[in-house]
Amino acid sequence: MYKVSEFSKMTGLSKETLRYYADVKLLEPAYINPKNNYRYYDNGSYLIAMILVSLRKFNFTIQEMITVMEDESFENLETILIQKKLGIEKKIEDLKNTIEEIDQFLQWGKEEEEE
Amino acid sequence: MYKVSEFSKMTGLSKETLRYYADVKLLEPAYINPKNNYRYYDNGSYLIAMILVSLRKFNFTIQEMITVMEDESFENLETILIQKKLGIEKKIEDLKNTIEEIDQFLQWGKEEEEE
DNA sequence: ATAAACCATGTTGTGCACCACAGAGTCAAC
DNA sequence: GTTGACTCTGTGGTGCACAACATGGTTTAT
Repeated sequence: MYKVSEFSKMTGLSKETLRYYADVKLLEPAYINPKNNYRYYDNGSYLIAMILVSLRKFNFTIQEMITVMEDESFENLETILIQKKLGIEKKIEDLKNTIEEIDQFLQWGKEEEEE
Repeated sequence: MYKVSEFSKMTGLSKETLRYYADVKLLEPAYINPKNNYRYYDNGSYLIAMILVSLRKFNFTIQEMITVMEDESFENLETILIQKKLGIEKKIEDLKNTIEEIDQFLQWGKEEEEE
């Protein structure tokens, strides 16, 4: 059983983030001492935290992470990750289009100069 | 000289956006009637608005747009746009890396199943 | 002259994912 | 047993780019 500070160092999640994740029921402490409300995390928490850290890297929103976590068997995780990939690929396409548009804008600027 | 509503329709920028742009000195009205504070825009405003609409499409922040506008000759516009392109290209690279990481995560999941 | 449509200012709210603080209680080490 | 490090709760703030009011004055068309 780890207290927040220790668990924070283990996971790389700040204490505030841990509190926030507990608030939104994304990662609740394994045990809360009713006498002082100290929050304790265990190795199970650690595994979940590791997954959350990954999902965060993958640009998951909190809501999406909650959706993943609601399904304890992680049955849908693969599907969701594939969906996420598609979303990212679309974003890449959008950015490429933006680059296209910038190029056109630059081109237009050059033509103006020539006239 | 156009009043906000008309100018809003011409440019596609909402009235609130126009007010906001005036507040942050990004696009100030060509004339303000001191009697009633009505804001009037002219054809010069329109040209600037068109550029702003483009920059917005290019994911420029307000601050960046202000930087562009501070330089009335638009001398640095090309440089800034090229910089912006580089930034977008970096973002694309980041997203591609994210996809890579998701793939690895998925792969790791499959290996776990096999064991 | 009256009603509809327009304009102004000022303030608050939005969404996201936390961060930062204040004030107070608690624990650990020496 | 005292000091320093830790913990809690609650509240407010952050950044971005507006949107959404409320309230009240003005203009335009009939």
